[in-house]
Amino acid sequence: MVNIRDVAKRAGVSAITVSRVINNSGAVNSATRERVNQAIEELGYVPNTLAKSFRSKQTSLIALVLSDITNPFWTTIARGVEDTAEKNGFHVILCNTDENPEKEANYINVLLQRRVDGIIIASTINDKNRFLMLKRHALPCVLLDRRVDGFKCDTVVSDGREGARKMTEHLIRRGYHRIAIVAGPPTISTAQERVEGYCQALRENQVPIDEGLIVRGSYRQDNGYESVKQLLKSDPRPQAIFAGNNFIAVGALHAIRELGLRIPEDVALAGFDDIPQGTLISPALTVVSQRAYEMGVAAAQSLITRLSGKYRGKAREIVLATDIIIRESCGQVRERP
Amino acid sequence: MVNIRDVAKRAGVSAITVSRVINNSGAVNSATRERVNQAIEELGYVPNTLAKSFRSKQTSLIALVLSDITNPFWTTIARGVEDTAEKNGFHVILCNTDENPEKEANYINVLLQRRVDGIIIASTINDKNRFLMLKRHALPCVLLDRRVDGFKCDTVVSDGREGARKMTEHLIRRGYHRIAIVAGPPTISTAQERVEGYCQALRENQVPIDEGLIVRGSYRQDNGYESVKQLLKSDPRPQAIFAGNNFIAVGALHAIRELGLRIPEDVALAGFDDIPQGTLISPALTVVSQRAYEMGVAAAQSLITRLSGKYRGKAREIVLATDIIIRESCGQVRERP
DNA sequence: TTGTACGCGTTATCAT
DNA sequence: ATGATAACGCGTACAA
Repeated sequence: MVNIRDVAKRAGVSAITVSRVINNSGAVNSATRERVNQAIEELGYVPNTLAKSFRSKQTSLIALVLSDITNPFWTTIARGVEDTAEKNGFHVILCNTDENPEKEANYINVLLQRRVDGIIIASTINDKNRFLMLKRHALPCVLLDRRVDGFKCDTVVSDGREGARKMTEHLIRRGYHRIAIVAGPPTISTAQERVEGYCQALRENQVPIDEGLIVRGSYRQDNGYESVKQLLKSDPRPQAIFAGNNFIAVGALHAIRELGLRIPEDVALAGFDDIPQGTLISPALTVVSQRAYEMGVAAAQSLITRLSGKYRGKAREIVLATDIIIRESCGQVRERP
Repeated sequence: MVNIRDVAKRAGVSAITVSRVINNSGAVNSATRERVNQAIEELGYVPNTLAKSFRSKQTSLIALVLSDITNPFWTTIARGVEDTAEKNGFHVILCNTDENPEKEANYINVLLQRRVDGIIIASTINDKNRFLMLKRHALPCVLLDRRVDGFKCDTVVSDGREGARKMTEHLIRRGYHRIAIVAGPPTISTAQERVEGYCQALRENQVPIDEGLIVRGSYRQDNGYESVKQLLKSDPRPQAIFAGNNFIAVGALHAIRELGLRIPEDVALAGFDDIPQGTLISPALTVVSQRAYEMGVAAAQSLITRLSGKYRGKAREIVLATDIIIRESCGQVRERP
C-alpha cells in the first residue's frame, strides 16, 4: 500500500512535507502543497492512522463497556456516547458483557492491549480490584450508571435514590401502602440505591417496611416474571409493584396478565427506565425515567475532557436528575367501603 | 510503558522469545517460558496490539456502519455482529450515519485510514461510486440490509419483496382492497423491494394498483405521521395501511389515534420490522418480521470468513426469510350491507 | 520553507 | 531452542 514516502517522491519533496500538508502543521508553500495534494490524489494515498497512533500513543479510540446494547436504556446511552465521540474525532468500540464478570474482565484486558485512549464502563460487579490494571497503566476511565466502591474515578450516574423515593412517595400518596419492589442484583449500586430510596419514602411516610416485599435478583425479564408471580401469590397481595428496571417491568407485566389481574385496578405497576413508545403499550407504564442520552453525552464528554488534558483534577461525579412520568399503570386506591 | 524488550532483558532472553511465549508461536523451552511469564507478571507488561497491528497489517477491527443504533432493528443486528466478532477475536467500531450521506462518506474515509480489517455497512444512498476507495484498497466489505446497484460485494439482506407480498396478500385475503403503503426512500433498495412485493400481490390478486396509495418518503416517524394523516383525509380513505418500517408504523399509529379512528375497525395497520415487546402495545401490530439478529451474525460471519482467507470466490448474497406475525391491528373487512 | 536522522514495539527472516 | 537484524509508516527534534 502506498505510503507517505511514495507521495513525497512523486511530489518531489520529503516525507515530512507531505505530513505537514496532511495535518496542516507547519508552514508549506502553496505551490508545494498543490503538488503534494495532486500526488496524494494520483496515488490514492490514504494516511495510516495506525502508524500515527503507534507513534503518538493516541488511538482516538474509546471503549464503551455495558451489559447489553439490546436494552433501550443502554442503546440510548450508546448513542449519546457515539455522537459525542464522533464530534470530537473519536471512534467507539462497543462491548457487551451480558453482566458476565469474566467477559467483562476479558474485555478490559484486551482493550488495555489495544491501547484505547479511555474506557467508559458500566461494571457488572462492584469490585475495585477489577480496575487495578487500568489504574496501574493510568488508563482514563469513566464509571457509567454504576458506582464501584473505593475506586476513585470520574462517574456519571442518575439519582436513582431520589427517583425511587419520589416514585414510592407518589404511590403512597395515591393510597398504595403494600408496595413491593423487585430490585436488581444486590451487588450493583443502582439496585441498592433504588431500594434505599424506596425505604426512605416508606419511613418518611410512616409506612412500615416489610422485608418480604423487597425482592432482589437479576435485571432480566425472567426475574421480573418469576418474582412478581411469587409476590402476587402472597396474601394479602401487594397493592403495587415497583419494578427495578425496564426488563423487570416487562416481566412483571406478563406475570400480572397471566394471573388475570387488571392494572391498575387489581395491582398497580411502576417501573424504572422508560421504554421507547411507552405511551403505546397498554397500560402505559408509570416510570422513573433516566436521562439516558445525556448520561452518554456526559460520560463521553467527561472522558474526552480528561484526554484533552483540560482537566487533571481529582475524580468528579456527575449526578443527573430523574423524571417521574405518570401514566395509566398506577391508579388511585379506592377507600375501603 | 514497559515493552517487550524490557521483559526480555529481565528474563534474560531476546525479544523474539518473549514474543513466542506470548503468542504460543514457535517452540520455547518450558523453563524459559516460565522465566518470561514471571518477568511479564513482575513488570505488568501488556502487549501492544497497536504495534502488532502496525507490523502485521491486521487490526482485528471491523466497522459497523448503520443509520441509527437507536432503532431496535439495527440494535439487534449490532448485537449479532458484536457477538460474532467477539467470538472470533474482533472488535467492533460503531458508526451512526443518521441516513446522512456526508456523515457516511466521512466515516468510510476515516475507517479506511484506520485500517479496519473490514466494513459492514447499510448504506444510505444507492451509489456504487461511494465505494470506489474501498474497492481500490481492496478493503473487505459486506453490504447489510441494503443493496447497492453495480457494486459487487458480499451482501446480507432479508427477502423484503416476498415479505411485503405475503403481507399484502394477507390483507387482501382479509378483505382489504384499498391498501396504502407508506414506503421508505425510493433510493434505498429495501423500500423499492417492499413496494414491488406489494404491487406483485395486488396484481396476482387482481386488485388495481392505485399510485395515489403509494407514498414514498423517509424511514422516520414524522414521515409516517404526516403521510398517514394525508392519506386518511382522502375519500374514500384507505382501508388498510402498510408501514414501510417500524418508525413509520409508530408515526402511523399516532396519526390514526389523533384522527380518532379505531384500529382495525376503521383502518387496519400492518408494519415492517417487529418492535420489541410488540405484544404489549395496543393494538398489537401485525408485522413482517425480519431476522435481525441472524442478519448481524451472517454479515459478521461473511466478513470474517473473507478475512480468514477461507473464501476467496466472488461476491455472495445471503437472503434471509421474513416472517409474518399476525396480531390485532389487522381485522377482517365486514361484508357490505 | 524544507530536509535528515531516528525511534516507536513488534515480528519475519535468516542464522546459529 | 534461541537470537540478530531489519522493516512496517509516521512524526519529532534538530538542522539547514
